[in-house]
Amino acid sequence: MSRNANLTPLPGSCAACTVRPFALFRVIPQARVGEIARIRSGVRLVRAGDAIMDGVFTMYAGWAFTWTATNDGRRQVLDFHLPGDLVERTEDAAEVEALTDASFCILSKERLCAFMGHDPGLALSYVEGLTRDRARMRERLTSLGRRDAAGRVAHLLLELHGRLLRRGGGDPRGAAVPLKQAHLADALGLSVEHANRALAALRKDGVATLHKGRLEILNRKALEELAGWGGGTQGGMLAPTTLAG
Amino acid sequence: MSRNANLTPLPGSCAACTVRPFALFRVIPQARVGEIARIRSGVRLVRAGDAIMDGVFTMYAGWAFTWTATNDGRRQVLDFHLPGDLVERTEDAAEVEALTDASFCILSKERLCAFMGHDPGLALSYVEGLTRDRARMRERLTSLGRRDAAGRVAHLLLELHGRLLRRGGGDPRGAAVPLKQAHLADALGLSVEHANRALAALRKDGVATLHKGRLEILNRKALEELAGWGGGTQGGMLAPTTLAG
DNA sequence: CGTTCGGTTGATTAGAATCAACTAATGTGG
DNA sequence: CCACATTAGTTGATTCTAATCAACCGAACG
Repeated sequence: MSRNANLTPLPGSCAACTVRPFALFRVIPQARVGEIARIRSGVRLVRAGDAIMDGVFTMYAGWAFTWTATNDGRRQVLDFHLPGDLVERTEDAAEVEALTDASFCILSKERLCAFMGHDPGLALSYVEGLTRDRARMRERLTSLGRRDAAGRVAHLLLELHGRLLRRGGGDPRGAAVPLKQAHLADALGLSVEHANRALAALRKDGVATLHKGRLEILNRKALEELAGWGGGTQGGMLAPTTLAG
Repeated sequence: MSRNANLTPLPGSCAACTVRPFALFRVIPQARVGEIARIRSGVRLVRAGDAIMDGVFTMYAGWAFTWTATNDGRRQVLDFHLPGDLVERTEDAAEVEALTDASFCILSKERLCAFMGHDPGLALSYVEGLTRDRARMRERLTSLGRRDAAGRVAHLLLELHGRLLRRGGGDPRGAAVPLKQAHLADALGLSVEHANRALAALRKDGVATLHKGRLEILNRKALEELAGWGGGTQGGMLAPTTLAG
């Protein structure tokens, strides 16, 4: 297999961008898409496992994740980034890494700020994203604080499934989820072995499976039950729109 | 003691507001403070334990916290709100409750949005707050995922101490921290008994004490060691300023 | 002056980490 | 194309951390 087999190039123009309807710039009407060209400062294709050093970018294809190392050398995965997500790599402790081969569109922080300064709609879109991020972190906090291993796994699978569905990926019965068990474990505060056992239990009970990069939901009711799924939509205070979550 | 003994009234004008330097409106120069009067839609004084139903408000005095109930009736505390913090009570599952007697300034969501639409600086200030919230949630996620009980307690105490210091409360050796052990436990995903034992260990080892609403830091080095304290400042991508965190 | 709430302590149990193999894929170079 | 190496997933045994259960104490309060 060629070294670049899975690298998905980006379209040259934002007008043709397939993830824009789910991304920061969704609020820019098609007629004005030309104006955002100056904000883009480049594109990048990276391989699974590569560290991403760019400051602000929009995922185009593939998955990435943000993580941080603890003092004793273990890893906490803080969030997963899907196509359309705006990602900021800040200077602090957190690292960003490509989970699969991935491509993304790098933005100029400066010009983005400037543009938001005279386009409140774009600023609101940015705020929406942050609000949703916070809501997701809160959900995860509840998982790590009060759910057992099976519940945590179930909840994360439902979260990812929902996010994928909202951007047109997968279907009600499953979706492409390229996570390794180690990612699950590190996101959920579990050991790999225990994450494995939780997953095995879901499989044995005919609730869901995660195999070869594919999530299959066999019994949604049971999965939601395990997860203590609130079903909650997470709309931001300043977010009347109902786009990608 | 009178029923209203601890209720701190707000000043009539934003110009005299003692928490504004740490709050959303810090970016409005003193000369233009008059303009934000229209955004305020009222003030409220509440007693410890009261549920807060207002949508968007700035804490003026006292503490509050946001929490959510799990299916099995337990509680997860998602965040603590200190004077100067902007708090949004969204429709979803999360509740906001006064932790002490508290007073705050209610904002009109609509007029706030409108104002931010023509004042990018205010929008940025709002974004800064959200970014910091997210960073704090990520820190906490790391605690719940990868730190043991003592580490979680130590980390939260340091976080709160830092936030208080930055808004002029307390001193390097301690601060007023009105948390009950149950709040600690519910924020950190521990049972009350276990939170108690962790606190007892800190006390026994001369690291820190939390007693009668007061945090005393006896050995900061040791506390940071336990917490795996990264020390990291958490500046937002769009946040060049270095105000309250 | 009894009640309640917050805090403390001990005994027991349960859930998850750790340690230790081992198997199944995936991938690579000869 | 095969042999070997590496990564991902699986399983069992053991240890440990934290939850649960059960009292009990002390201070604040009404």
